[in-house]
Amino acid sequence: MPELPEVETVARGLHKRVAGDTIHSVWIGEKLQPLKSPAAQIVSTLEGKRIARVHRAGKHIIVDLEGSSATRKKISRSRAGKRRMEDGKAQWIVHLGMTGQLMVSKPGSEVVRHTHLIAQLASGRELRFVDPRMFGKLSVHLDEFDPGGIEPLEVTEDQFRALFRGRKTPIKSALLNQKLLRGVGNIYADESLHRAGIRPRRQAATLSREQLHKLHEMVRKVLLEAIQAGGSSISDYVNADGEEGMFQIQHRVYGREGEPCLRCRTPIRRVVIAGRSSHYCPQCQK
DNA sequence: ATACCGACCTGTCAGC
DNA sequence: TGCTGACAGGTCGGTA
Repeated sequence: MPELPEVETVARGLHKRVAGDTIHSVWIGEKLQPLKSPAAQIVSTLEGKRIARVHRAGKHIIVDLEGSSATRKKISRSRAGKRRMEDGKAQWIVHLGMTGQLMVSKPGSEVVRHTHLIAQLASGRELRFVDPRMFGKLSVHLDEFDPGGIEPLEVTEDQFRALFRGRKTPIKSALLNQKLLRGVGNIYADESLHRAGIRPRRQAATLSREQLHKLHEMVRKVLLEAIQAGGSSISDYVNADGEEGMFQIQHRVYGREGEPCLRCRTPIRRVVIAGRSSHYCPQCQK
């Protein structure tokens, strides 16, 4: 579900609302699928921590945690030798998968089906993770989390060209490969390729310098416009406040099979590449 | 190493 | 009304 713009929107919303708050206690549901770290480890890492910052890397939400001031005082008073704990820094990583939601709720509000984690905050609010399909993943890390790949909003044109050099895979598949660029998913791959005038099946290595220049530009442009619009809501994506994004109305190919290309009126075609629906204009994209 | 393909899950919607 | 199949923003592991 959520690609870079949706995850960015959620992370920004969460940061604005819960940074500075402290996680009081954590409840985790029975279903174990969404956990990459053991439940007990997630609970013990989160509880008592202050949320310093919420940000994004690729499609991962990163919650920076640090020991609460109360804990800090207690530890430094009791044991000078255990100063490592004093820092108490950790990261809580949330991947939303296809249908995951991380949102701030009022404590009394109804706990919807498929709620897998509830973190009670000192302010009285709750941070909840809901995920019907359970493709999402939760984990905690004591060292800096690195998902690999390059941020598409930071990649230089030289780096971008190098990513695809010698790759025989379809450019669409390469754009979806998170080890190369992190954060581009099915919607934004299709939208970027349409704007760059490149067919999704084109072998990455055969793209001209000019086409790569254009693609680099369009990936960036599409992602920025989507962030501006608060992401794309197809069926169940909502931001941290439970609001839908608006970028779906600006989609030029994704989900528009059979409808006219907005540039040349040719019907948009849908094919399957690497198991994913891929939409393109047979006239505009070469 | 590289590249498809099914599997992982639940929910929704179109068609019969 | 209800059944069936296709499909859904993502990623992983097995297989060629």
